[in-house]
Amino acid sequence: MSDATTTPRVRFAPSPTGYLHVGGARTALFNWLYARKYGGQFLLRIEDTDKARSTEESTRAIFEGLEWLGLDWDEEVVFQGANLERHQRDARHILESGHGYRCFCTPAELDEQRRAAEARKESFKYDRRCDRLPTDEVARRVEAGMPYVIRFRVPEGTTEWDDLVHGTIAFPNKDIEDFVILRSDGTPIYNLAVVSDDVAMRITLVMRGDDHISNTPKQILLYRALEHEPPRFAHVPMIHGLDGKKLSKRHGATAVADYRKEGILPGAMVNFLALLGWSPGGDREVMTLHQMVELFSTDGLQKKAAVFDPKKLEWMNGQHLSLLTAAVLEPLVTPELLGAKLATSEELSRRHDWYLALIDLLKVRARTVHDIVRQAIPYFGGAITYDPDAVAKQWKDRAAASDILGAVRARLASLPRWEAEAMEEALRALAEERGVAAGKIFQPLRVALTGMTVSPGIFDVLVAMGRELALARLDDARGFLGGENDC
RNA sequence: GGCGGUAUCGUCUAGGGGACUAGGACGGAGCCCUCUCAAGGCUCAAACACGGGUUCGAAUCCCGUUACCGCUACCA
Repeated sequence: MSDATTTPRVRFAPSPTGYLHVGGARTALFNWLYARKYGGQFLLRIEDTDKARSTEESTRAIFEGLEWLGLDWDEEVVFQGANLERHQRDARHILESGHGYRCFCTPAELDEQRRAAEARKESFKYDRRCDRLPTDEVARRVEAGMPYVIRFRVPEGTTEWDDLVHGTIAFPNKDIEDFVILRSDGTPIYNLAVVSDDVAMRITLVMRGDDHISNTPKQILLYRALEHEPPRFAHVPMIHGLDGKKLSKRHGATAVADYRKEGILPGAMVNFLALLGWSPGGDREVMTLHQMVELFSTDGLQKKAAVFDPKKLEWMNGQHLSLLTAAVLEPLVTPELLGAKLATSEELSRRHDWYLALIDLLKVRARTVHDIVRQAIPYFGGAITYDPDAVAKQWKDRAAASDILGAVRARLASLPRWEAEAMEEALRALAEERGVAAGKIFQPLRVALTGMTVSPGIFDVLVAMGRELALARLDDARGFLGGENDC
């Protein structure tokens, strides 16, 4: 299979039995990166052969998740369930070409054999009893309508392949049992369906989680029985939770949709995921999807399982947030801003330049989109609430605070123009006249304007807020301070 | 249990026989900047699982041990 003219064809083949998991997303990402890097095709196949567990909702979630991440696929989506006839034909072919045989053992009988083996402390492997049935007996049972599965007859020898991440992996065939390929109801078992579809889709490289390593020899055997050259294989490591166990619900958010909800940017998600099990070499960390395409290579794939660290994801998100322009961030921020009823879309479009400047002002100290929205509250007209800790700390002496805010208001109100430089000059002069550090004025002012002790530089806040709103907030603050005796 | 895989700071990783007093990043501690918080800059603590080889020389190659993970279905 070393035809250099063959364009690479890879695929992502999730089963639609839940949401798009971060592990699956990362497998999809690696495949996508590979296809884009080498000018090949990235195909999507939904493995919906388990009718009982597959749902349309999960299928939709997979599409949405991939789209959100920016991973587009080529060609029509393949639904495995639609290929039932080919799967059956392939099973038939294996049976008729002598690579398989009918097995009449019932699940109950098999169960019993398994238990017996366990009791003897032996490992269970199907004993091929049905392969020893005389042909006429088999014919009689088939004639009688006895249900049977088709099993693959594993040949002698060793099955090995050159894995792109692990190098040579070899399995002695004696350790592989004669596995079922077609159920008694005529539906295919996973390994058969996968091989049949990968052949039909002309997949050249199968890149998937390393929990599939032990399926690989079975699949290679099936390729041969079906008279097809196996593709190449690359088994990427698993993702674990902080406790070193396979990532699952009890580790918190595991669906990519969860992170979307938490205000994580797709670019950051994809960047973070890529670094879990892959490295471009050197110290490269923050990258765009486009840069990852250029840098991607299976050589950089890790063998070891990676632990998912949400802290680093957040940091990564902050990095991407700072890097993106307000114009790019706007479509992500706006829905949340509107959802929080901070502003109307008319207002945002009327003051569009101001709005973009506000996003630029806030994004630096935000780690998620939510942070931006939270910080944006004071700049819109609605009421703000004073953080009790901020009040206790910065407005400890209420009379003095009110007095300072009054003076600040007077100075600001008398400014001919609402500009940062003039404000700073005026307020620093005020501090000097009063013989206090500038912070003694800026901090109470910050609380008056934002309700919080944390915000961008105070003059940036004043400018972004605008004269009218800022002065009004000062009046509100003084009302609050003077209005009550104690609280 | 059987089979397979893996093993560098707490975490993600760089490293492919000498450049290693093992580098970067997250997280942690501290300092600087400073009107606060971030961002940014600087500093510190923190790792080659263990034991044997091979070699003049091993984090790097080989073999064992240990630990961890995966698979072991008429699931995918």
